[in-house]
Amino acid sequence: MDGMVEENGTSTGAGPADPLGSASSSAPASAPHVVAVTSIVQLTLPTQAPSAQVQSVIQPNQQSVIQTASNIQSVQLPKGNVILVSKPSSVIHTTQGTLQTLQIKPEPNSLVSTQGQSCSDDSCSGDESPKRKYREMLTRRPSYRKILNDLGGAEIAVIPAGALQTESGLHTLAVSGGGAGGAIVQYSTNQDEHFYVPEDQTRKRELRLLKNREAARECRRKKKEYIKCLENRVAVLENQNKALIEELKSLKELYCQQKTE
DNA sequence: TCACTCGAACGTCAGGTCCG
DNA sequence: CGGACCTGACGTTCGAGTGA
Repeated sequence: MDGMVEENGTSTGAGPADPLGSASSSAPASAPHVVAVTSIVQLTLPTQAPSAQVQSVIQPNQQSVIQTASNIQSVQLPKGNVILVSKPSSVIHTTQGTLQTLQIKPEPNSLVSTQGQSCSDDSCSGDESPKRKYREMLTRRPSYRKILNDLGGAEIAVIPAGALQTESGLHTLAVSGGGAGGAIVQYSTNQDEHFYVPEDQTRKRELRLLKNREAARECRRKKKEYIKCLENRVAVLENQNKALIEELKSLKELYCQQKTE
């Protein structure tokens, strides 16, 4: 349990907020400005901490915890509420029977409902649609490389530096000519079979691979962030649970005392 | 020092989803 | 419907740790 949610994907270097911290303490001077107007709750994070790390555990119809690196703020959320967060790319977890993750859109004053419509990632564990169940049941077929290896038919050639290698066993062997439009790239699936691909197609492919590479990186970053958020959420909920158990215990004792008097 | 294991990060593919 | 984007799966690489 080391980190908090990294808002905007940036690590602040500031000390992580204590997820088990003083949830009942009064908000400090740098507390988020909270405005509750009927069904809209606006959270404005302190400007002193432009990259404040935020974790929120929000429960409908209960006192909910908005947690940042610098403070903790309790918010009463009425049913059907809308959360307005001034910080872009914020991630908020709510509990409404099931976990929901909300990705606030980058535009300022984005409106996000906590009722699940805006759920943006796989954290919506409550989504039990048949489509999703079916998707989860799907298993991926083996890669082309594995299939080829199983068949024992295609050797993976030694690829020269800079050449492309794909799982289908296609290799860029040579680029002839440097002029626009005229260049041709030769591909081969094995030593006996060759075909040609125009350079613009290879450019498109390289661009696609580049974008996908960056997308994969971003996806992993978000996944790590989400896992951290879940871990923090576990800690916060465990703390809440402990506090509730203690409260129940003391109330029981108080009740017994009054009863014996 | 070397071989080995393990985990993290990465690149790519494939399939799903979203949106104009 | 097609293209862009997202993400699970798979294979690879690399560095750290460990035991012989």
